[in-house]
Amino acid sequence: MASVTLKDVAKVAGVSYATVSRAVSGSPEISEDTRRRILKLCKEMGYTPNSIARSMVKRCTNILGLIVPSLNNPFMSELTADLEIYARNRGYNLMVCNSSYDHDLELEVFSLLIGRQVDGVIMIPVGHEPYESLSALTGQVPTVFISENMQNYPENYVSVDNYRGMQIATEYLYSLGHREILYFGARSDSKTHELRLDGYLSSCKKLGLEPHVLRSSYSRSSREVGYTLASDYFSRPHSETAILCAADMLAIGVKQAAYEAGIRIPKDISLMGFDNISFSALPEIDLTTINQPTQQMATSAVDMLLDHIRNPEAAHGQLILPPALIERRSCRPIKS
Amino acid sequence: MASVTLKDVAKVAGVSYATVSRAVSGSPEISEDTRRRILKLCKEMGYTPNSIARSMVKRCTNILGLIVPSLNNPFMSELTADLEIYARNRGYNLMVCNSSYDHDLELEVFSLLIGRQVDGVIMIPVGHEPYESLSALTGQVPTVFISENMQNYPENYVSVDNYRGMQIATEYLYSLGHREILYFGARSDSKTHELRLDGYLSSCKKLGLEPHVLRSSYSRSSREVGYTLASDYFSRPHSETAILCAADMLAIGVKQAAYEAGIRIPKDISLMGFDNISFSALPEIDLTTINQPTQQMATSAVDMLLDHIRNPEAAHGQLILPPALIERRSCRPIKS
DNA sequence: CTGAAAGCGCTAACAG
DNA sequence: CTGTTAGCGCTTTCAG
Repeated sequence: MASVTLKDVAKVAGVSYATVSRAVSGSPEISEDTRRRILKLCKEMGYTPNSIARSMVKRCTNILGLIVPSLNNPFMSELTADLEIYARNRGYNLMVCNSSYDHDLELEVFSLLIGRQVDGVIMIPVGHEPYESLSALTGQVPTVFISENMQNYPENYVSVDNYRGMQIATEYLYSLGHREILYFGARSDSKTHELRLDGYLSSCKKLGLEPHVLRSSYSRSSREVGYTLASDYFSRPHSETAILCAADMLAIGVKQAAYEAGIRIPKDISLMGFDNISFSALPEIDLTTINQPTQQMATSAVDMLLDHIRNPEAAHGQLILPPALIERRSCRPIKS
Repeated sequence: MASVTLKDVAKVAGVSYATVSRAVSGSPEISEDTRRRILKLCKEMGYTPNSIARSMVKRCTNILGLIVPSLNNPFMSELTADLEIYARNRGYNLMVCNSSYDHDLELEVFSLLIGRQVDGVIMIPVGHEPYESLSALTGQVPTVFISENMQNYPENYVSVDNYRGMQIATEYLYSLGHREILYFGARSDSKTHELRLDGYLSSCKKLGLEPHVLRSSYSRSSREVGYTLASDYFSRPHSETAILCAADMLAIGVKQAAYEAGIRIPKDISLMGFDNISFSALPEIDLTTINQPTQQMATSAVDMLLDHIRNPEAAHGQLILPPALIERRSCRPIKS
């Protein structure tokens, strides 16, 4: 599979290979005639520019690294799709790595991507980072995080307003008449999740509610975790009339457990999520939730990253996007 | 972000940079002493090998291209995750591109990946290819397809046995007493889907059933398509007792339409899918379906691709994996 | 406008 | 075992 190079084309065209290079890369300092002639020849000979060689001299690859905990979570796979498409439209390809919710792996693939000479990396971090190790890496290549986990660190990030999102959720449930609201799946290993919990707590305080928090010791918010936690919860006495989940996938797991426990949603208990993954819109799921503007997060993250690649001295950017209530039918009003 | 190179290390170590190269790349022809000394120095100086430069001379990048129609379909995003993790364990990174179910884009990103000098590409093709254009590309780089779409072409592929899968599905519905089974969402733009339809038709013949086929003119099998087609179907008179969908996502769309039309599943009509995406296991979906062994497909595809990269002259490989019935509760027996 | 030549960071002969 | 050297394919001065 030996490929044809600039030199080959140059030989046939009877020009120096610098000229071919100029024709191909659209340099202005070349006559229209020769450009056309050479471009035609390139096509005939099946010449494909070798971007490795180009990267070598231009000292940039037009490749972005993406580190994502899991592609099995629709929120992340949808985000990944948006990131890839938008980045490609801006001339960048994505090298995707799963961190599998593992801090060590996260660092490992980050180093790997640096060795690959990616121009920048976008990372959805697992949670609270061993920040010293991470910052050694982010110091080497422009990085944008998608999440609020980096809130207290000098890093670029874009995120939905997690704190405000959970306030909206709590206020909504309150407005429906709920007074005992269980916050489900709180994680202390992630700033994002802390902020969500804090949003809930602050609303409780403001509304005069007693907070009820069910903590999770798992480092991911999957359906399985939601199911496990909820099965346990439903098996014991409980007084709450609504469950506010830290993520849609948790809520879907809760539904499953509720189903098996013979508890009907929203008849017996109301249920809310956070993320608004596409499956939450299914009539069988029909989950009231808080929307994360994934598409906007994707484009903003890429834009922010490219800005920093162009101007590495720029100040760190923080972009917090507004969440929105998506009202469906998993919550019902309570008569007081 | 100027990085430290072999030369820098060599200068400090007081050796030639070839020696450093040998130390780093684990060449045997170097004394343990100097290796240790140099490796230590590399770490101290924060040296990261530049894999671009390495690729340049080794004429291979250890990068695989992946072309996938969409990451919003859980079947594909789960497959992508499996591919990435397995490939990385074998020393390869994945450059992922969405073709967005678009033939032209498919070819475009393929060329792009070739320009990127990927060592191989894995592609989940959209459907019937303009094969002439595609083969010009697959001739340039080892390629493995995931799907049976390439069955009639000299290409590598791994796939589930789509034909047999639909036979199993049809036989299962028959065994439940169904005699009027609607095959839902047949597509003629994809060999994979033709085979599924043929599997259904062959079983109909064998079992003495009259085939009922609802064709789709869409080039993807999404929830939206299933919903649209089914809404139309339910609005008109129909006699079938079971709907056999060409894909789980279609079935999920059908459920949605059924729900809105007041048709209960499986009470009023039985429903089956194909793929066994993780969401089909949810109690609210609870879809009887045919399993595709995604993980095995992923590892096999990577293995097959790496074999061909190592030995490009090898014969084309075809691997057809067995499908399996996943019995859940979206189908019910009919009394005759 | 075009050609010649240097070099991006690294590997792989080839000598010593 | 270690150093020297010639490229990998391309861009980019610098001359002409």
